[in-house]
This record gives sequence, structure tokens and C-alpha cells, in this order.
Amino acid sequence: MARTTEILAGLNRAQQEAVETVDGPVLVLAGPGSGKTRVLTHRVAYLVREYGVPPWQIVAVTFTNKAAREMRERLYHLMGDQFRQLTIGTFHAICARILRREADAAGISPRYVIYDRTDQLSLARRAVRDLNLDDKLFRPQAMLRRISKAKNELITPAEMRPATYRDEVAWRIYERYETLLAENSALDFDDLLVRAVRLFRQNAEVLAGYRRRYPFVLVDEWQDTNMAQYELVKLLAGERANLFVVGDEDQSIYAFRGADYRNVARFRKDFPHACVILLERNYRSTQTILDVANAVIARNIQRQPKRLYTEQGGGCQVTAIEAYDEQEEGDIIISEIQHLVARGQARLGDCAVMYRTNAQSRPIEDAFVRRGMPYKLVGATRFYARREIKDVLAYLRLIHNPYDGVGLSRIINMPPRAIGQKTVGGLVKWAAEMGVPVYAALQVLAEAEEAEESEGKVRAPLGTRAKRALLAFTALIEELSRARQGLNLLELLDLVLERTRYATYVQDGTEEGQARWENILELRSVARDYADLPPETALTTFLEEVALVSDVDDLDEQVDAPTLLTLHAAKGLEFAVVFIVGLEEKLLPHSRSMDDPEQMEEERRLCYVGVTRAKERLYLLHAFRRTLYGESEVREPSRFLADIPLHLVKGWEEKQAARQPSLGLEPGRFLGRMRASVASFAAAQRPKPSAVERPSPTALRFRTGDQVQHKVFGQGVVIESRLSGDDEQVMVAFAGVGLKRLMASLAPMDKVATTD
DNA sequence: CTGGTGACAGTTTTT
DNA sequence: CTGTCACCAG
Repeated sequence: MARTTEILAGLNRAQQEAVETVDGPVLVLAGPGSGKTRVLTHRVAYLVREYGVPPWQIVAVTFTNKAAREMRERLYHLMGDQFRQLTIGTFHAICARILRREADAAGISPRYVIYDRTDQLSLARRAVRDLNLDDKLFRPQAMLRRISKAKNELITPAEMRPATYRDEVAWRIYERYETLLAENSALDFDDLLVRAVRLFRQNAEVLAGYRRRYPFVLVDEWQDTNMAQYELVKLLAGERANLFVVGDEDQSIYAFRGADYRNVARFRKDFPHACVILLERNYRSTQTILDVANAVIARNIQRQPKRLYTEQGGGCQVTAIEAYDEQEEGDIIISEIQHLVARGQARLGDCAVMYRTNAQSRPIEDAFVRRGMPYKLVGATRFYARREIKDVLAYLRLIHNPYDGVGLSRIINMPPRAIGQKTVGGLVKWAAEMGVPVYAALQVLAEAEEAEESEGKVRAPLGTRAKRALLAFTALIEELSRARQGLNLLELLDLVLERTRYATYVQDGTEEGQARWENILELRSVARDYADLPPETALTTFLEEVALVSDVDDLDEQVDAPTLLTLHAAKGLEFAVVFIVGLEEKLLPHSRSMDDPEQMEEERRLCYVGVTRAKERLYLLHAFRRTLYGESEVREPSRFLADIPLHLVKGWEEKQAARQPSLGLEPGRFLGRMRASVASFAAAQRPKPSAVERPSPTALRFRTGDQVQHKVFGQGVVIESRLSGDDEQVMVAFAGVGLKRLMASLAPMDKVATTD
């Protein structure tokens, strides 16, 4: 636990000021790598320690679970167990909790379920169909975007002012969508924010309660807030705002999701007396890298000028390379990484490859696999989006809230139990006629059956066989619901897996089935963490947390391999060595952003975010040719490259000498040089990842770096192998497939080549 | 219920 | 060139 002096020690002047300015609103404009998390956490510790603020009066809001977790960890180090009394969480998690507690006042069911994107989509699809509209003309996806946008801006269907026919239709779909949500006792992600705002606006008493409870409000990543979030914070902070927000306009890259970097400027307007603190000193990168970043971002007009600097000196020049095509782009990266590792200048895990679009990862992955280099891919299918996980969760959701119609239709015939589309259609229609949720209709059916007077009273449009199947399903759900009381979460989950026969259904003997089963086992291990809670709260909390988390914690930190990720995913991370690929017109900046100056500024910020991830070395790559949608095309270097002063880039001085104004990097020259180095490394180096990998028992069949051939997934590289029970669990990166965890004894997989 | 087919879109996606 | 999804045949 730190003393007060320690809390301030090691902070620079600006950081100290940010920590110590306790009264009134504070806006911290924190450049990348300027220690904003540090400021945030130290301020919390300072409030408690120096100011005697009870920890439970402090709420710190983040955007991601990861950021929240990080903050908690750091605060644990600063203030010990007291950190448990702090409220730290994402906007969505905090709102979800408030809504659960204030369900009555908010006018929602305390058992509401949270719909994710997939659930939302099926609901939107239903809304479109309910209105007898063509879902080709009014694509649910597009409708959903509009709905989400409206919600982010706190516009209800009643407030929509349709200007065109399309608007009008979208508005009616929005209305229907809202009704459907209510019928399912469900809230979507946006609702969590919107409903919390509405609650605060409409219920002065509740609002006053929360203001009293949380006199100290801190918000991270302020530039990423949307209108609903801004409003929520403003309401919570109140007039005598003790509000502390940290952000950076230049790192706002989520406008497409409703984030509005203008909220930074708006804050100054809404809180004219706010203390504004600028953090420009960077603790991450070399001055050269910062100069590149400054040069790129300086061209944005809509920003407060800011200039990053470091006191740690120049560092080496950045490298700009033109590859012939995307294949060579990948090869060049690998050669360079091998080169750096061989000279001891970096470890594999220090390197990252960043791209604008996910599609770009494919050729890069291919190159990695071809060259036998392991890698980690960020952003493959998210754990909780996997089919089997969604299915199992749908059962739990249904036990929790049987009116969740999306969950119901997901699993009513999963595993197959003879309830076909026709049956479901008839059931849904019948429920609609009675004006009750689908599950309520099932219950009616069951009761009538029991009373044995079904003929006269209940006239469901269903055949006997269909009815029998539905009754069996209803009995199953009822049984599970009853069983819930006496079981802890893990036992309940196991019962679901057994009674629904989902476990046997998934384990069909195929490799894919095995993988899916392993995912379910992973879910089991998550559920185990909730096993100690009382049955009622366990399920509620579990479902809520699981709905608000996109991925389980990855242990990836431990794997020493380069990371492949989008520029968006790179935000908040740092790497010693960064490769940004595809620096080409129409890719970065993206073609879809070319005709809108606002969006162009965002592309520039995206580039800026990428550049500022690098600590020591930065490589900027583009291809002379690129194959997109099956068509090979000659490409032009990105305009962002042209903004970089020549002296910062290796080899560009010559251009300066030649007074060459344009940036057209002649392919021949750079390519030639690079090709030579590719060849020499390939020859000189039998790559030896074993030097940096962690030791593994010799009894195991696979080792990190081994190339394998899998029957289904094709070629891959072993990233990690460890003992699991008496079997060997192997993590393999497959080209175009991503990471797979396999059991050595089961997987139809052979070693093709080994590392040494 | 599975598997095949054809149409279609393909930027980013913290929750 | 892919991956996805709706739809239909067996």
C-alpha cells in the first residue's frame, strides 16, 4: 500500500496537478503514452488517502472491461483491499446494475435479459417482417444501424421526424422493434444507457440518491462517449460537478458507433470553470516516432493543437517500405522480425502488425504460416458469439426469463427435437392472437393438457405430434426452472447440458464437435466462478456479466509471438516494434471515408493511433499492387505517408537531396533492397524460435514453431503445447482460420516440419 | 433435418 | 475472391 507521498512521487507536474485538483470539474487532455491511467488511478488513491473520501463514494467509468480490470489491478496495488469498495466498471455494466436495482422506477422487468448484436438482428428481422416489408429492401442490419444511432442520440420513436419515405419506414420499424424488446423483457446494449438516462431524467428522487452515493465521478476515454453517455455523466455529476474526465480528441476512432469527439469541446462549454490540464509528455515512444505522429495528426483541423514530446531521445529512423504486393508485404515483415530477433533487438512478442481491415490479415497470416512463424490473431470469433455458447446461454436465459423470445426460438429445436418451422410458426401465431409471449402460450398448452379439457377451451393451431413435442419441451424447461433453486450455477449448467442432451449432441465425434465441446467446458469454468453465490443472484449476475463481456481473458500474454490486429483493436496497447501495413489510398484512408472531410480526419486519427503504439521501431508498409475482391490493382501510397518529414524516414534523405517533391516511392529501388535482405535472411537463418519459447516437457509430441497439416483446417503453426490431463493440448494458428485449440490425440493432424 | 445453391456484400465494432 | 444467409430439395 502506498503512502501519500508515494502517490505523488514519480508523477510529472501536469500529472500531479491533475491528481491534486480535487474540487470541481477537471478535463485532462492526455496524449498517447502520457500516463493517463496512472493519473486516473493515482487520483482515486489520492482522494481516499489524502482527502479522506470514502472509497464507496467514487465511481470510475471505462469503456472496456479490460480497462476496468486494469484499473482495478492498479488500484489494488495503490490502496490494497480498500479498492473493493470502489465502483469501477464500464458504462454498460454500471447502467445494467442500476437498472436491475431500480427496475421498478425504470419501468422494466428486474429479470430483463440483455440482447447482443445477434439477438438484436433477429429482433430487427422480425420487426421488418411483422410490418410486411421486404427485408431485401429494408435490410435489418441497416435498420438496426439507424435505430442504434437514434438511441445513441436519445431519440425515441415518438421524437423521430421522418423526412423521407425511407425514414418513415425506419421509424415504424424502430417502433415495432421497441415493442418487441418490451414483449421479450429484453434490453439491447444501447437501451442500458438510454434507460438509465431516462430514469435519471424522470425520477428526481432516484437521481438524487445516486448523486449522493457518488459525489466523485471519473471517466476514462472521454472522446469516445456518445450523447447518451455524456448526458448520463452530466446528470450524475450534477451542478456541483466533481467530475474528472480524461480523453484525447486525436484518438477518437469510434464515430461510426456514435462516439463524438466533440464531447471534449462540449465539456469545456458546459463546464466553463473546468480546470483543463494538458498531458503532452510521452513515456512510451522515441522522439522520432512522436515526430511522425505529430506530423500526421497536425493536418487535422478540428482539434486543439497539441505536441507530444519525450525526454528519452531520438531513437532510430522509421522505415518505409514498398512491397510488390500483399504477399511480399507479409514476407518483408517476417524477415524483419527474424532479423530483429536474431540480433537480440526484440522478442517475437514485442512485435505487432496492424492493418485497417480484417481482410488484410489473411495474406499476412499466410506468410506467417508459410515461413513457420507463430503469431497471435486478435479479433477472431469472439467467445460469447460462438454458436454453442449462445445456445447454452439461451437455455440459462430462458430459465431466468422465459419471455425471452429470441432465446426461445434459438433453442426450441436445438438439439433437434421434432419442432420444425411450421410448428414454431403456428405457435408464434397462436401466441400473438392471444397477445401473450410465446412461452406463456406453451404454458397455456401445458395446463390445458393437464386439465384434460383441451378440446373445448384451447384451440391451438397445432397437430397432435407437434403438440406432443412442444409439451415435452415445455416440461423440460419447467423442470430446469424448478431445479434452479437447489443448485449452484455450475450444477445448473451441467443439468442443462445433460437434460437437454446438448452435451451428447455437440460431441458428435467430429473435430469440430470436439472444439465446440471444449468451448462449452470453457464456459463451465467461467460458471464455476459463480458457484459460491446464492442460486438466485448467481444466475442473474452471470448472465449480466457474460452479456457485457465480448471475450474471456486470453492468456495470450504468455505466448511469445507477434500480434496481428486491426488499428482499432490496437488502441490502448503498446509494442516495441510496430508494422503498419496497407498504407495506401483507399485502404488507409479507406475508400469509404474519402469524400467526407470528417471521416477523413478520423482515418488520420486511426493512423495516428497506430503510429503512437510503437515504442522503439516503426515500419510503414504499402504495396505496389494489391488483390482485392479477386482483382489485382495498382495502388497509390497513402497521403499520410506524404505528410511525414523526409528526415525521419530511413532512405528518404536522398529524396530530399534530389528535391523530389512527390512521394512516389519508386518500387524498384526499395523493393530491390528489401528483396535482397529477404533472401539473405532466409538463407542465413534457420529460424530458431526455440531460443525464446518457454520450455516444454520433452514427452510432448508438438512444440512451438512446428508446422502441422490438419485434415480440416489445413496448414498451421504450433503456438503452444501443454499437458492437459493425460492428453496434450495444442494451440495452433491456421492460415485463414485463426487460432484453434486441439487435443493431440483426437485431432487429425500431423507434423510436417519441426523447428530444429 | 441436412446439404446444396445462388445471390450479395465486403471498414472499423470497446458494450 | 470469400463468407454468409435465405431458401429449397431430398
